[in-house]
Amino acid sequence: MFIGEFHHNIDDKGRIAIPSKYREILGNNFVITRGIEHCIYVYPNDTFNHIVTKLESLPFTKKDARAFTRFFMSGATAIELDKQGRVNVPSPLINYANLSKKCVIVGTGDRLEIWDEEAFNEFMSSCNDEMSDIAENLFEEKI
Amino acid sequence: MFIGEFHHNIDDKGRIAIPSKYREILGNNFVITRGIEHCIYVYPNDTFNHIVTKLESLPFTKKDARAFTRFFMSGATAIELDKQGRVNVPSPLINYANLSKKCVIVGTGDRLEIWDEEAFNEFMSSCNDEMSDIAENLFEEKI
DNA sequence: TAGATTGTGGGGAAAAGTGGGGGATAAATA
DNA sequence: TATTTATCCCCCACTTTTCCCCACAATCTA
Repeated sequence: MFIGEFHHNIDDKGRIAIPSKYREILGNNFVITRGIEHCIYVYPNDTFNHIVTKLESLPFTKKDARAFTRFFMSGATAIELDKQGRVNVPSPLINYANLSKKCVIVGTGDRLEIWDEEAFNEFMSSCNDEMSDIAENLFEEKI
Repeated sequence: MFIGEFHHNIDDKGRIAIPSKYREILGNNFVITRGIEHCIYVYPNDTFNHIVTKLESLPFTKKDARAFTRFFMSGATAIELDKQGRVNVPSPLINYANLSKKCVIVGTGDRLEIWDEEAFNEFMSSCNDEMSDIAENLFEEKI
């Protein structure tokens, strides 16, 4: 399970180090892709394949299915870590997530997310106030 | 499985290089045809044949079936890669997809899509904002 | 404080993409 | 039918990008 928050830099060549703690779980081969709030999702292969299977069950004749599949699959890249434990992030993803230098890597249970530091701070502070409302509607019964 | 996004140029002769990563999957012979959002679909032969079988099961007495089959089949061209790994795109398809120079080739699971770069950017940015909503309604249960 | 682990940066070889020239084949016209 | 014109491919060469390796810096640990 992925938990925690790490601050790393992405260099000029688009490389960013995966925290060693996460490498133990991910291994050397995994998948990264576009995430919904302009961040990058990092999935172990199994988890990614599971989502792909679900997406492939949707017909390409449906507009929303095409859009989301395109969004999710076109952003995807099979990663093999280099010997220093870094990911080479493809430039479309760097642009999408607006990564410049300072990045945040956070664990969210079944995946990691890579954020531009500034964007992450903004997102967090923007929903800190709403968190009470957000939580309100998550479950109907006691969890 | 086709994933990822590549930016290549189509030259004056209508040739565009297929990313080497995809060539491994496609081989030298495959099919391209009109895609739904004014892009070009690229299918391995097997996948294309499968879709054709599905289309042939639709009755030609239905107007929509006739229209879609005509759209899909009339655009189709059997491709043989040249020795540099490039496709010669027929001019009707170049016109249909509005290809000028900069193109984007994206993997969307079972096929590739070739887009004019500008058109692709517009499409993506137009649905970036909605992606959250689109994702919201794709599945009812946990996937 | 010494050693190991983790993160950062850069240089160089190999691969991939791009563009243009030329020859063969097919089509068009007189 | 002969000549011209156009089209299609193949080949070569250049440029750009990617990947792999090495080296250093910073941090943590014993």
